[in-house]
Parts: sequence; structure tokens; C-alpha cells
Amino acid sequence: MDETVFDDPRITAVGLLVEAHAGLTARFTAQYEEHGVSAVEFEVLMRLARSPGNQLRMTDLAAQTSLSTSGVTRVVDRMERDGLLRRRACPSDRRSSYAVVTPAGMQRLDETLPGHLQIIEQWFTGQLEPDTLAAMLDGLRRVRDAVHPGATAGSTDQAPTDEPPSPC
Amino acid sequence: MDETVFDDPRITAVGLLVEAHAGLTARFTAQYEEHGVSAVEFEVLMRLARSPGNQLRMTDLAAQTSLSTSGVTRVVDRMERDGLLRRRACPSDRRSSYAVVTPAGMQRLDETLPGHLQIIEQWFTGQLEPDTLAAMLDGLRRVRDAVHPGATAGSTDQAPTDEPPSPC
DNA sequence: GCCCAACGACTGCCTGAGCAACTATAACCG
DNA sequence: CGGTTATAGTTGCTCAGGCAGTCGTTGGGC
Repeated sequence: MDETVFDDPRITAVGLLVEAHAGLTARFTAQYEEHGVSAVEFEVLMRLARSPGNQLRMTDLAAQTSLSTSGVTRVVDRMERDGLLRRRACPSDRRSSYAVVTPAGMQRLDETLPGHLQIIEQWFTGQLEPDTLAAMLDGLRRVRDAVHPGATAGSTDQAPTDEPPSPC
Repeated sequence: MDETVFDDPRITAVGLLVEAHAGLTARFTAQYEEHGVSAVEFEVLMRLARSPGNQLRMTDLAAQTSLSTSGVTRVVDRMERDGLLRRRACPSDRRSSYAVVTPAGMQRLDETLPGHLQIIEQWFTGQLEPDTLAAMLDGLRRVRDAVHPGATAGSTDQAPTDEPPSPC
């Protein structure tokens, strides 16, 4: 084993990305906990809240998150139990059901979001001068576009919206 | 809920970071599987292989990875069962034990690493011109240094090495 | 209209990981 | 020294999440 590979700039580059991500994620998680939501629950609330009618079919929700459909079933179970979401039958397709954010869910999101934005500002965007930040985001965007894992992609930016308008 | 928050540049910035990370991670995972290691196992092999004697105490290994000590116990259990690692008692402190990479473990790492580097090149570093990449890494480094989650930090770059020289 | 393939959601089973409790050892301190 | 405290590692319990299988529903081909 050639010891020099550990200082390979490629390894270092990935290390930086992973550590920056891990560090931010840890900060986020700590703040989520203050408001009684997990990271996935926060993501679910965000995706639903930005969708028309504050709702999404289970499958679509799975496609927009890091979860499988069975994972979505369970997260929605928990969040429904906690009153943040409810299921709604799709009138035009009896196989489908929607997850809809309840008023309590929206309120929870309202409570959580400002602190979340502040943490981003404090530890991420605010750490860099505007042009450095822009350069970095440009790089990230190009990497993101390259690896675009299909479903998860287009998530936080505009969704591709290439799906046909909601049938319900 | 003010709908415009979803287009907040801070949300977008985090989204890019998260998606780039997720996309790369997915590529890595797929390649690891070709060689029969998981992401954590690969990380463990890397950390050990770059450590003096190809070994680390369990606690130190936990500090350098994303795992708790109990998580390390179990990963090492699995990898020892698979012949990639073995435990070695610490002669000077009977509470401690080392995880040592076996020849088979080093070989596995040798098999996996080239493909790993190639994937980094293909999907990450090679996607950007050198100066763009440098700018991005500069930004990442500053974010990483800011959020530095203590233990996990200093991982892929030089470890801070502020720990006293190994007592064994 | 009928059948069969595709689809959406859910469930059983399993794995991986964290927390807290526990044991053994070490270190400190009177 | 003897007792208290801290540390290293392991284990029991729990939970989140994925995969594969199931059930009901839909839609297309004939």
C-alpha cells in the first residue's frame, strides 16, 4: 500500500465535502430537536409545504426525499400520530393517498424554519464573502448536476416539474 | 406561511450541498458494494490504514469516524468475522484493545481504492476547472473549520495530532 | 367486458446504529 | 495502601429504514 494515497488531493476534497456536510447536519439536527422534529420529518414538512395544497402523494413524497416508499409510509405514520400530517384519500385513484400538512404541522414548520435559516447563515453562507460563496455554489451546482441521482435531484431548487399536473 | 421562504438563497445553498453530497455518496456506495464493503467499513479501513501500525484503539477509531463506541464495537465485530481486521490487546492498558488491519483487509482496500479515486475524479474534481475547484474547496474548508464537529474533524486532512504519542 | 400486467400503499422481517447500563481496569488522592 | 472516580469496551434494548412480498386498484389489449 502506497502511503501517499492518503494525501491524494481527491481524498482531501471529498473529506472536506463530507465534513462540511456532517458538521452542518449536526447543527441542523440539534436545532430540529429543539422543536421536536427529526431531520426527515423536517424535510417532509418542507416538501409538502411547498407543494400545491400542502400535500403530495406518498409515492411522490418518496421520490422527493431520501426515503423509500415504505420509509415514507412509516414517517407519515409517526407524523400523523403526532398530528403534523394527515392522510387524505385520492378521489380519482383509490390506490393513492395524499399526505397533507395539518395546521399544527404548518405551525411547527413556522416555528422551526427561522432558526434553521439562521443556522445556515451563521455556519454556512455567512462564513464566506458573497463572491466566494457564489463560486462555491457554482461548483456544487455543477457537481450536483453531474451526479444528479434522478429522484432526489431538483429538490431544493425548482423541482423539474416535468411530472404532469396533479390528476387530483 | 410565506411561500417565498422556499426560494430563500440559503435554502438553495444547503440544498446544493446536500444533493451533491448525496449524489456522490450514492456513487461511492455502489462502488463499495462491488468490493463487498460498506461505506463505514471503507472508512474504517482508511482510518486504520493511514494510522501508524495500521491500527487504532477502539475509542480513537470511534472519534475519527461517524460512529459511537458501540457502533465501532459492532463494525469491528463484523470486519473481524470477515477477516479484514483483528483485535489486539493493548499491553500497557488492559482496558484498551486495538483494531488492526489484516493483510486481507489491506488487500481489500487496495482493490477498492483505485476505483474510489476514479469516481471522485469522474464526478467531483474532474467536473470543475482547477481554479473553480480550488475556490470551492476553499469555501468548503472554511465552512468545515467553522462547524468543525470536534471529533470528526481533522479527519481526512492531517489529523490535528494533538493527542499524545501512542502509549503502546 | 375480461384478463393480465403495472402501480400505490402497506406489512413482515432483517440489519445497522445509538443510548444507557454494566464490567473490568486504571488513575488519582487522602 | 484503600477507596473513589474516570475510562475502555461490550451488551441489551429500542428504533429507523430498506427489501421483498402482499393486497387492492387501475388500465391496456383483445
